[in-house]
Amino acid sequence: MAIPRAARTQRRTRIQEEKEEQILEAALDVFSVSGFRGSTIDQIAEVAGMSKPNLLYYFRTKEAMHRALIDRVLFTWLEPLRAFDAEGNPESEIRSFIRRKLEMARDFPRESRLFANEMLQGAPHVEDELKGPLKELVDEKADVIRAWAKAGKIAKCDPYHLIFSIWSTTQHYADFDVQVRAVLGQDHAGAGRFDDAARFLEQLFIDGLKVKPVPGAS
Amino acid sequence: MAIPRAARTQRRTRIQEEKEEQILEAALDVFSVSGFRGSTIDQIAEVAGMSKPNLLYYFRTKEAMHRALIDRVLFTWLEPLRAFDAEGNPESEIRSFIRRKLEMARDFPRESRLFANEMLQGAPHVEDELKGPLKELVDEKADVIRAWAKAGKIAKCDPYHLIFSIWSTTQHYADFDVQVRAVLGQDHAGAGRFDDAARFLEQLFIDGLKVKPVPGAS
DNA sequence: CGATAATTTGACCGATTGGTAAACATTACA
DNA sequence: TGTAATGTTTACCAATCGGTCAAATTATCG
Repeated sequence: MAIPRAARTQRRTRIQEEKEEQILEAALDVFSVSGFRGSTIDQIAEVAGMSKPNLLYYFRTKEAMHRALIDRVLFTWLEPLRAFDAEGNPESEIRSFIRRKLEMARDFPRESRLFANEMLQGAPHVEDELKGPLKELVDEKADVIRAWAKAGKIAKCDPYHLIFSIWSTTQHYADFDVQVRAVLGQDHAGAGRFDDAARFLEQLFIDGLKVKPVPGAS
Repeated sequence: MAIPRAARTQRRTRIQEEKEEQILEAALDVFSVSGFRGSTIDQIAEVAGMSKPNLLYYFRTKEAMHRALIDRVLFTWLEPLRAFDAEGNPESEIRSFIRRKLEMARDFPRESRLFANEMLQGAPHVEDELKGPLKELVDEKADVIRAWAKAGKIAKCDPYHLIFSIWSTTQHYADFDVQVRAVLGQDHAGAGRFDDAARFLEQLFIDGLKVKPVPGAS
């Protein structure tokens, strides 16, 4: 007799680890493109190469699968912001934040789209995480940025909107990849577009945040 | 006997205009949140306040509804970029481009999300429009920006990634509205967040694109 | 090996999906 | 006003949806 998943409090077997990994990988494929409502268990089962009841043996509902996927991905996804260091040099910190986020957009576009889909739908499954851990992390980093501005290391600016703008510009290359490719055309849409983007964004943010000479000051 | 929609080549009646308007309005509500796959005709029918077969009298398939909606919205959505004027002053042109896009994010968030959803899913229904009219428009405006840079009116930069970055930062406030609100918290998430965003983005892009003194030059 | 627990599957369920058929209601217009 | 065209609805369809069940298969371990 199969033990219902909910009762499995003990150590997970090798098979469990492998299969759950396999399922979440397939789920990422599907959910990241079609969102929660637009995705079906059958699709995920087919991508995962196993039968639908077999999926449901590991995750009892579609929602449980989605939840597990979000939980697993959220931590990694916030890594670049978490790496933001108050002790470091503002310019190089911002630079490497941009670089890291762009690398994620390049290497983990599905993860980015998963969240984008979730946000578009009003974050029905992650609103708590947004208002809790995410907000706290952003608040913390906003303080860092504010302190830099106060110390005259960067221009005065709203730290929240600065973070938003770095998030949006970098994630754009994952979430709107089709559009970026279409607009750049075949000749410029190669792998180099991430390097071009990095160059542009670093220039924009570094120069845009340089301290401006106060008119009238010596 | 009802004439099938496809055969309706003549002028549209008043009722047709009203009902199609009503349907597309409801469709925008639904599609913009759930995407194409995640939306159902029943949902749209309920929002529109009419029966499902009645919807299908005006739009024979779910796809036809979606297509009509995209067509109608695409033109308006590109207005800010189209308004970009080569003759104008670079600084004020960029400023008003940002402002216009932010106003669209504030006043027409559903339209923004509709496109975002479509992009996330790989633009299966609009790839032609992207590679055609959109690319041409962006190419044209990119030339303008490049000319400005060449004339020394703004800093040298990749015009495509500049446009991408303005698109992404502004649309962020529509597409990721939940996240923005959650992070800003109740106190700062009021209507003022668009003004704050405008201030920040204008500062960022204007200062970031100021011509830099060439080291070594007189 | 044997037996017990863990895993996998085909068949199936009721609900929902996109869409149809045809009867019914309303409108436009001669 | 009459009537033909237009508009609307109820009832329905096959396919697909999320999910269950019990039987069959496989892994684990003494």
